[in-house]
Amino acid sequence: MPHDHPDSDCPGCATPDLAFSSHDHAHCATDVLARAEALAAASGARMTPVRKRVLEILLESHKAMGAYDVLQRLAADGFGNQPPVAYRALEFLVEQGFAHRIRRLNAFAACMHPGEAHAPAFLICKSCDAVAEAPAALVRAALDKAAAAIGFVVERSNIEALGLCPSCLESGK
Amino acid sequence: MPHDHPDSDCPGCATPDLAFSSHDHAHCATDVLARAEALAAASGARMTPVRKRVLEILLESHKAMGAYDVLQRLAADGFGNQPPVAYRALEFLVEQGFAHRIRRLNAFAACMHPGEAHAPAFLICKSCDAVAEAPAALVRAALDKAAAAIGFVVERSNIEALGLCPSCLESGK
DNA sequence: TTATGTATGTTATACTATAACCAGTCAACC
DNA sequence: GGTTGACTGGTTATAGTATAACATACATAA
Ligand SMILES: [Zn+2]
Ligand SMILES: [Zn+2]
Ligand SMILES: [Zn+2]
Ligand SMILES: [Zn+2]
Repeated sequence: MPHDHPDSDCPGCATPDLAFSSHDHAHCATDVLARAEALAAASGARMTPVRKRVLEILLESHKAMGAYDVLQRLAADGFGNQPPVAYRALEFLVEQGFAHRIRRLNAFAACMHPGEAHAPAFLICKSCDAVAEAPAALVRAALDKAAAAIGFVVERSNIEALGLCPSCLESGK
Repeated sequence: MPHDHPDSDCPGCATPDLAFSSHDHAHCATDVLARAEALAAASGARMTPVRKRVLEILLESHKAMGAYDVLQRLAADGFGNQPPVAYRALEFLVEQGFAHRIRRLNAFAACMHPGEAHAPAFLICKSCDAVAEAPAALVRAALDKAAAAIGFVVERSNIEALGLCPSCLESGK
């Protein structure tokens, strides 16, 4: 999944998904944030302070966060401390494709591939709670086919897997 | 998906999934219920009155029901009227494979194929709310493969699709 | 029979999400 | 400049989903 980037050494350009590997996450996060801001500017979507802050909070780790966890952080930063503040910002980010909703966890995770058309499968490590996006074009193709076999037309779908990430597998958790 | 059945004309034996087709649903429901009870008896799982009643309630239609809707029905039938009563029975049914949890809807649906090893994809019609189970072996194979590509091992997964069922497509909803 | 585990019921509470209303901001328009 | 209208964020209040913890009843088995 290549992306425009000033830094030719950007690890995000080299590896498919860093969520489960140790990596320069500060770079990872600022890079994704910058891309999201550029996309917002280009499309006219307004990346206001709350919205940006929520994305920053989600980008602090590769884990999914509940809306109330996000809210607590927002309140600590001087923003509103009522649920709609968090939910509205999260809704915006999801609409813009800057975050994903993980239904299995009732939680939200920053999208690591903003701007790239993708409808990923989510891989949730049950040991370390990290969430990665896996390219799911083939999975969705198979799903569309299975649905078509009984005459059903898929519009949207969510594909979420629970299991063990490579790191946790290796360390025997 | 064939199953043991005294009636050789059983529509469940002929068609893959009736959820979206008009059919003799009374037969459909009593058949599935009977199979579930037989399985429970065989495995030693206790199909108590509440549990059986919950399954009957879920089997009244091919839609998913929220726990509180189920609870209301239970209360009307003289069972307890507190959330754990419904949640516990639903949890039992899910564990036994007699019902499925549809995370996208925060709801539960009776399994139409009890006893048959299956990890279906759920097809949710956004127009009529019916839910069908589609065989998802190939979908899961694709998902396992996509996960394996980044070293992730899938343990469980939920695959849920929202769209339009054949009936609603035809009637132009 | 008594002991043991299982199932149901109840109280209370935690967690997740949205409706509805209000005030400030900003840009388009007159 | 002043007004309008769209949008954002703040607040109150409430709806909806789920579980913890404890008490009671009931089955089965030693
Ligand atoms: Zn990272
Ligand atoms: Zn892990
Ligand atoms: Zn039926
Ligand atoms: Zn339909």
